[in-house]
Amino acid sequence: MTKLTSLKSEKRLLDRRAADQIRSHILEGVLPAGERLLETQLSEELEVSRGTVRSALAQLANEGLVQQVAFTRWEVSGTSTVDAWEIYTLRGALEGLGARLAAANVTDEDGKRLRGLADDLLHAIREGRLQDATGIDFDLHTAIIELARHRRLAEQHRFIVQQVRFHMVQSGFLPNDYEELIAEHKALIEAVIAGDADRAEKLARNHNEAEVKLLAKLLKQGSGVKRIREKAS
Amino acid sequence: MTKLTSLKSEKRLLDRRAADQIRSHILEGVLPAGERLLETQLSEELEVSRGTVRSALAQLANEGLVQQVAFTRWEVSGTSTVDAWEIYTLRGALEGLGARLAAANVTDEDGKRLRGLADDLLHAIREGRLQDATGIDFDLHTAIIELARHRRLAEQHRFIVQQVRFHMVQSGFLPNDYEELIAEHKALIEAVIAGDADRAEKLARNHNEAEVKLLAKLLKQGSGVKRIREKAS
DNA sequence: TTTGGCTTGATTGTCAGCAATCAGCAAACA
DNA sequence: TGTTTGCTGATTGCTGACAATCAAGCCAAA
Repeated sequence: MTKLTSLKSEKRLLDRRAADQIRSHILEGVLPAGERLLETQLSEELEVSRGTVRSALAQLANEGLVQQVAFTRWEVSGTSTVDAWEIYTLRGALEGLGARLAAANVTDEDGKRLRGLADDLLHAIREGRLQDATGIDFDLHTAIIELARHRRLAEQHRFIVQQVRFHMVQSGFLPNDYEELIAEHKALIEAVIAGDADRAEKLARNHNEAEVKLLAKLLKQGSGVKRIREKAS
Repeated sequence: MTKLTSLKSEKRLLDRRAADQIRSHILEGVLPAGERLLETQLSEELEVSRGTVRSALAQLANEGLVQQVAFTRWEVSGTSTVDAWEIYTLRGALEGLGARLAAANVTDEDGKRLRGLADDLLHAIREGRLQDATGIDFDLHTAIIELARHRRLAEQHRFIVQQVRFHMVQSGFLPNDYEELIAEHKALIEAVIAGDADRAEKLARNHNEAEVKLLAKLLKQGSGVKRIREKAS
């Protein structure tokens, strides 16, 4: 476990920076789901007061990464099948709206940028740098959302993507058909660039459809509480 | 012996209750947009410490009702035309998803409940109780969202609806055709009850369309930056 | 008159300590 | 042996005091 380092040097607000550190530890899987978080221990490691840690934890709770049991404990959120279904369905709706709006705003320069990212993604996959690939994948989706010029949407999307990443870390989930992934991204980007709002929205929503259907099926089988574990390399 | 009910609701945490009070003051228009909020003053009025007030304000900031300027001030959020556009477009996407999912889950009992609410709405409007009518309107939409059985969606929807109400209070906005409002609700409810997911989603999204178009037009005219109201003596 | 730095009062950010609450254990009891 | 009850250590909730930061006004120099 990489040690949490002191915050006493930088400039942003202390509680934000504390949240940043804890958040990245969670997203990297250093702090696994269900792990108990002690305010006192965190405040010692981060060299800030307990109040500041509490504020940081409250922020992370709003992002869905930690949960609070009043008077009792904080813990890293677990992601059940139900949670995953919620996350992916919400993601579909948000990215659908984002793609629709992006298609109305896109400029030539934006188009070049998107195609550049798609190229990066292609190369990362071809060269087997799958870690990079998932990063670029998220960047690509975020880039489209930014084109929507919609502050609230961007913020919600950031939280949802965070939870998707968290869920992937926990479940070891990876895409199982990279060729299709590339094709889907390509189609989505071109629809956005072409300004075809309806098609862009539809593609953005379908992008999740496979996962959503799988999850819904698992739920119907009654394994709702169980965690997913399905590795596909 | 009458059944004992859980105390967990009574024993709510102090900062939550502080947030509740401030929130309702904002939503009722007692605290207008742009109004500065002083931690010290609030802590005296609510008879809690400043730390508790800070926690409450942080929650309200997450809900979009107040804004923080670091080291300087808290203030009630103003709702510009851009903000309104963001709120209504997001609402459309969320309620679209909600209606789609609701259509898949709805039972006969749910259907009765929805029709009951629609009846209440009808009577409130016919009898000129417009205040009640808007309340029932929101309840109706929330009832549909609940049918989606989607925790994250429900939470996001709560926040968005709150912001819609806030914007209505600020701008003095009221529906301008109550007959059409009734018809739209009726159609939406029946689509949900019929289990027609596509149609339910479409109707839920169109429900906002008029406002969104109006706002988009205003934005193109360049009046986007203007705030509804700032500064109080 | 304008501009730039300085002072100051007000306000927010952070901290350390006390109070309230809880989970778990062990003794008492049936 | 199983259940209840009271205790205790640990942890979170809340508070009051102190530190850091800012805007706003003042004043002198250009």
